[in-house]
Amino acid sequence: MKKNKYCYEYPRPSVVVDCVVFGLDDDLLKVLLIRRDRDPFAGRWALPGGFVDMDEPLESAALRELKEETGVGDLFLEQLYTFGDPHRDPRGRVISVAYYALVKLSDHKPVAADDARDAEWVDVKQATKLAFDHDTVLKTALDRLRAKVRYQPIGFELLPAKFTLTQLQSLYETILGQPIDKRNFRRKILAMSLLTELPETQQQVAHRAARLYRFDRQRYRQLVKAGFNFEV
Amino acid sequence: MKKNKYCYEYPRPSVVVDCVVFGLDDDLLKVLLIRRDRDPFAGRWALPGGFVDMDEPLESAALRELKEETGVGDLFLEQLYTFGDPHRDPRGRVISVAYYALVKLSDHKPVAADDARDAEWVDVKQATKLAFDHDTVLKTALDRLRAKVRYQPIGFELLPAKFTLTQLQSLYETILGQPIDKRNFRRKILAMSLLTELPETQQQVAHRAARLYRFDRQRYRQLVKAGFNFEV
DNA sequence: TCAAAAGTGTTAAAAATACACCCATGG
DNA sequence: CCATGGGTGTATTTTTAACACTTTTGA
Repeated sequence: MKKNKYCYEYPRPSVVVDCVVFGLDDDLLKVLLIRRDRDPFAGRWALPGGFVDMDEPLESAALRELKEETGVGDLFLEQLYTFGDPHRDPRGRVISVAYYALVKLSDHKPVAADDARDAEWVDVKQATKLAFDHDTVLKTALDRLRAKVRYQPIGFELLPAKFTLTQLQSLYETILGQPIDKRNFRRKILAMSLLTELPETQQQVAHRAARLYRFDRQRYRQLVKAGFNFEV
Repeated sequence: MKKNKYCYEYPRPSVVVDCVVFGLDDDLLKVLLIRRDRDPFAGRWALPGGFVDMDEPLESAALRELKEETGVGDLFLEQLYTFGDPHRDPRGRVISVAYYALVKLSDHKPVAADDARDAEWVDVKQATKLAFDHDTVLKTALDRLRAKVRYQPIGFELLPAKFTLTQLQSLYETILGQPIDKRNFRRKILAMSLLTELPETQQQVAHRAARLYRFDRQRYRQLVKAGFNFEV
């Protein structure tokens, strides 16, 4: 039963957060979507999201929704854009503060059936005809990811803690959508001295096992202070 | 008299837009501020802004506020960030969608006393101790401007339609806060073939009159389509 | 004739690009 | 022994950086 006990002198919009969560599944960039079970847009895929509580910072709201709806825990999270078209939600004025997140899918793969919600990792190329203006939100997030991955070391957020140089290169090729020269790439990345070479190699591969590396976040912070600019 | 006739089942935040308007006054980067005449923060400088109407897109709200409060008309306007700390306004939950704008101060100089409001162009270096979280908003806008001016030709929005290469160079030096080599700068900029050389020179200067140029927006769009990337 | 800013080339160093073969491993 | 991906170096081109003097103009 509705009480409608919150009254104001002027009308107010609702405010929600919506999250574009990216994960890398081999050579596919995927996004976490939720099947809507009620109108509007019942049956359509939508970005996970929900209302912002009155005493809650926006980013906390995004984190809470992610945890509630998807079980996703530690991740890279950044505000994307605020979508406020008066007609973006047919039910009324709903302003959406969108965030995008990067998760290590290797750790979070079995998310799908966690909650009662029907959540699924969908190839970004297949993720169209989403509910509300979520096509636009997703496109904005993709543009941002493609731009940012070139000048900030956020790509590592999509990889497991230990990774091979080929995995890293493949990540950039997938996100940027263009091939990269292997030798030049390795030289450039290693020259930044941001990667720690581990005394381990891949296991159980049917070819020469590749060396594993770890991204050294602390070193990155040091270098940035000294004026270093990451660039791929 | 308050009527409080807008009632909802759950509490809702207020949503405002705030604008960081930059203008270039010779070698000073200035920001448009408004002196608050009422609490909270009475007497303090604040960014121009105001409530978003229920049927109004966010960007329209920003444009409207700018026109109402400052008389500023055509300008570059872009969404900056949404600030939503629950305590950023002592009166209650107010979510601020911030925009930043670039105006040709040469055209808009006499804004100050336009409206009844006490608006003023303030050197960004002097613009501290602002109301609410506006120090943070201003810093975010400055960071964005400094980053974006390097890879998008938005600096021209701060100059008159006709300008000299020295004015352009000085703009970059002011915003980036570092000196630039004159010969290298001119070669690089002219090589982009984004500037139209005009058959005019400066007038009434006590030294050799410099050639005037105009930014060719159409040409820029063509080049971008062909894969060109602006960079200073 | 002086002060003030406009305008103009070259050289050296660094960075980016293009490119092909041998190696180690498990099946 | 073969299929698969791992790993490595050099030469060329392009881009960036450093640097100083002559010209024009109005006061």
